[in-house]
Amino acid sequence: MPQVSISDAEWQVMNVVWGGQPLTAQEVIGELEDQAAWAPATVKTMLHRLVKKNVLTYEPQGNRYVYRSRVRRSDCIRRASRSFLERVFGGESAPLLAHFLRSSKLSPDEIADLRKILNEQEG
Amino acid sequence: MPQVSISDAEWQVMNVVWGGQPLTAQEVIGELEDQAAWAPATVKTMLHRLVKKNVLTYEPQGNRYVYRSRVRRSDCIRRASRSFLERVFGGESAPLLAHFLRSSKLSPDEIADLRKILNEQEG
DNA sequence: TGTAACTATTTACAAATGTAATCAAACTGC
DNA sequence: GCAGTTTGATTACATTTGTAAATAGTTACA
Repeated sequence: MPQVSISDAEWQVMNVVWGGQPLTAQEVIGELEDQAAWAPATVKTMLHRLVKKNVLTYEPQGNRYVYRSRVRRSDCIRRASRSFLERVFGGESAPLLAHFLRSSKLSPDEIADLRKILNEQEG
Repeated sequence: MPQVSISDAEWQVMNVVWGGQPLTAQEVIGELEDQAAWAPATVKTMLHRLVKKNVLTYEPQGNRYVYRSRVRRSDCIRRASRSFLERVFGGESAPLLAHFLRSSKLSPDEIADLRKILNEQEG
């Protein structure tokens, strides 16, 4: 059930959760303190909304709650990517790829990997 | 002044406008009739909001108004792409590229073009 | 020249989002 | 055992977004 959409700010929270799987609210708040300038209450709101959206679950662990994602990151990435491709590039993958290839600075290793993927796509 | 952000639905309108540059509201509505199932009033709202956001201008042409974009599509694409990269892929281009390369079906020509860009990136 | 048709402007309104404060429950140290 | 502190739950509120109806102004046909 990968249903509702994850908002911009919610993605930041999810990225943290996916990064360390079962996390307490406090841990999430700690991680985000650097990245986003959010009040702790704001992060809590995000967590609650994500629970309501069925994107997160929380269970008591000892005396605290820990949050865990119910959806795989890869699924969310797939959905968000499809939507972005549609909206901004009218569904055309090639221009999207050209854009990101041009605007990214890639290491030789990364270039090699991408080339390999391209080769696979060809077969 | 490429400032405020363009919402999801607004992108659909902008894509039409960029497609045919000076367009009347009616023309935009006509184009979108197929793609989106919007009431004409909805499209008008979009156009007005985009004007308010300084993304579109409109000038009288004959007895009707025509709408024209004030921002280049490429600029908007750049902004939206950067934001997407940041939000969904944590700013890492290589995984983004890998994802889209894998999930797209590309024609041989497109593959050749992309390979060429990769080569340029290397030099 | 009155009225219908069209076009543009204003107003509407619920849901989602960003951003948080407050209240209540529980735990902890004295 | 009580008070302060930590944590979770509830409530708040302005803005943006999606979706459109209503109204006012203008054009055009009869």
